[in-house]
Amino acid sequence: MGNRRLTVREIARLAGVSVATVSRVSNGTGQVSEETRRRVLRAIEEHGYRPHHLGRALAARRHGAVGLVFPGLSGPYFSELIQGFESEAVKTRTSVHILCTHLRADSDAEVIEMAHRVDGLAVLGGTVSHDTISELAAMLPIVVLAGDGPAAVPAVRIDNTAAAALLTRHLLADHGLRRLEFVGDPSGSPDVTERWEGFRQAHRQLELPLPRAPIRVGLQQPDGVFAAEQVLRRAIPPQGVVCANDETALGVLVGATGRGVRVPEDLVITGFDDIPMAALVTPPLTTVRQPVRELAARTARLLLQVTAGEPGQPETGLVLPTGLVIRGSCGCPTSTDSPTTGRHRTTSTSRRSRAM
Amino acid sequence: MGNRRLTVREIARLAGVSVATVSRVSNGTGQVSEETRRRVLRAIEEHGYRPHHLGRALAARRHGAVGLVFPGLSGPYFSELIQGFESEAVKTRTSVHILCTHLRADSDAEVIEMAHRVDGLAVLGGTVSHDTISELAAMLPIVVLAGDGPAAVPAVRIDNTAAAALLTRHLLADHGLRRLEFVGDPSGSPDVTERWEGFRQAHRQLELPLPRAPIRVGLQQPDGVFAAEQVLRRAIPPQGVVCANDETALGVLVGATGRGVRVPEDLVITGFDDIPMAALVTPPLTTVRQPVRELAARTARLLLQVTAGEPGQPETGLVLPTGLVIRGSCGCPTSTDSPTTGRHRTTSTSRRSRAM
DNA sequence: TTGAAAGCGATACCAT
DNA sequence: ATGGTATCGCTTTCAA
Repeated sequence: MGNRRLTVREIARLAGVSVATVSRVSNGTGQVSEETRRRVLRAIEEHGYRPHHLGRALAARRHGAVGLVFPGLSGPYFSELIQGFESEAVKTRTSVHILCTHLRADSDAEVIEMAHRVDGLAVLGGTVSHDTISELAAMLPIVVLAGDGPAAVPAVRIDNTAAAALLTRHLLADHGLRRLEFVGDPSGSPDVTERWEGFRQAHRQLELPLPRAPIRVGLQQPDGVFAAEQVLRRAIPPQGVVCANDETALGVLVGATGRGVRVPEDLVITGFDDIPMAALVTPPLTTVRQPVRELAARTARLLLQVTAGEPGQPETGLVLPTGLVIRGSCGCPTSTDSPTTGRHRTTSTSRRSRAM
Repeated sequence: MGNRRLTVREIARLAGVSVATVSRVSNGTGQVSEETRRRVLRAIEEHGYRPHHLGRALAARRHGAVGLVFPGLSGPYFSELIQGFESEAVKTRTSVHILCTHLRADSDAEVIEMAHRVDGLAVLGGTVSHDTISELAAMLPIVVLAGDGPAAVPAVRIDNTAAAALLTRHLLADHGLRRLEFVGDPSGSPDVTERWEGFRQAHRQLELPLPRAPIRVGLQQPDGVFAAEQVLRRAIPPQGVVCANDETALGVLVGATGRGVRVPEDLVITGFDDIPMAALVTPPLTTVRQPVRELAARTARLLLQVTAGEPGQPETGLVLPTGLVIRGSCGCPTSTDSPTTGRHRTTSTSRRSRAM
């Protein structure tokens, strides 16, 4: 450890040239004679020289890094998100700093701290206050992912409200269900806020009584199990639950079937996201597909583009399409194949309707 | 965007002092008269000055960052891992760079690239070749997390082999099961390699015929579903499956019950990790608890400690304890409470035996 | 207690 | 085509 790194100066001396020339060679900028280039290259190879990132970054006044801020992560959703983001960044040799704000009180300060170490920032909707986002937007490029910030701050998102409304209308109108409940905490994230809104909107549009208050639980499988317990303990349990995401839906499914409740006969369950498991459970889950990885990748590209100083005003509101995925858990007939025959989503047994 | 940042020099001019003094004040180093300090502080506040990270880092020759390398992530295991690591780092104002090597051919080169941008590196066992780890160890502090590298490279791990053997012996000896299969790909990660080894070891120790080849699938829930299909298609299905982790076990459970197979009567299933869902399914999952978050936190602390230049040779092989968690999926009687009564692991209905 | 000046490692302008 | 040198923003001797 710690054998001091070589510097441009030493390589310059070793190759018998100036530091300027070494820099030109190692960056491929400017004009260098073939002969000199070869000499320099040899010195570089021979001593395993690598330009020091900090020196280079300071001179360029670029960190060569972007930040990704999210509230503690879990499950397939965040996995996809991080990977989608990271894989775009790596293409441009940009490194990715992460920050989990979850449960930390001073997280806004931490985000600002991070802003000083990166060239651009992506924040998950709901993780950072709008005020802080505005403050950040004044100092560096920033994109909101899955949610939105103050006006003029670019955001990449889906139309959760419309998607949730479409799904809910399917249950209400096509299946004639009346007593539905929403599982998820609308104050937890913009995604859930909007899905809850879509859920209510569908009721309004069909001129039905507004649903009761949401069952406020988190977004992971265990939360769904707890929700199931709550719901099934009622004197009159609902006919169906619209869950904020697939993981809670899966949890509800496990909790319900574990208590002998039949799905969808006794209880209809729907999710949101279309994670791979959604197609594999029994009955397979009716849900909304959203392009999570693509969402993250677009966010990264948008950010990297602005960061790289590319011309043109960046799009300010990118809305990616979603699709209703009808499977068996809503009461629709399951296709004749074994529900576990399909491999992941690509060949799943789902029928899709009405891309939005 | 882009209102040029203030520099020490400007603050110095504004406060009527030298840059050295500004630096002393903003770092709390050296002696500064109360009067001067106040003046400088006022200038700093007033103009919202923050020392530029790159300038500072270059002068200190420290990046103030550590790297975390893993193979694409997914599920509760990686979530815990990342959060455990990140939350330690944030305490020391160190930022965390992530790199997902998954499915990328030139990942070793990317890791080396990253090594030039951080003060220390944590790599998940199996993500980087031993040769590359050695190479890295020569240039910066590095710790292997969940696995091990070449000798002399510190590692933080659990004893997978012993834990898997203990679990397997429970099925073999206590339940008298004979036809067991292992679900997971031993070549996928050191964790799985060792668990597979423990599985075989238990057979050897009890002088039973060695088990058949493992069912090589990934570590996510859908993989477990596919494994269940494979296994149940056999002329003579096994009496039980020992899964590489809880997620695949949960997948197997879903796949099996979806096909009308009763667990544990027709098929015994065990997992590894003790994720929150393990206690909540029906029947609850017999598994091995491992302190994932703690593993990551210890790794981070070890790394940060070395990075900060703390004295003393770092421990080179830290092995954290695991514990067998007996629940219902192995055939043991489930405790009388509803399996879903417990809330997460802390108050779960599990009985524990023989901490290791 | 304070300031001047020499780095840290690399880039890029301006001469030659 | 190449070299000298100022510069990026900050820290840290060394003197005063």
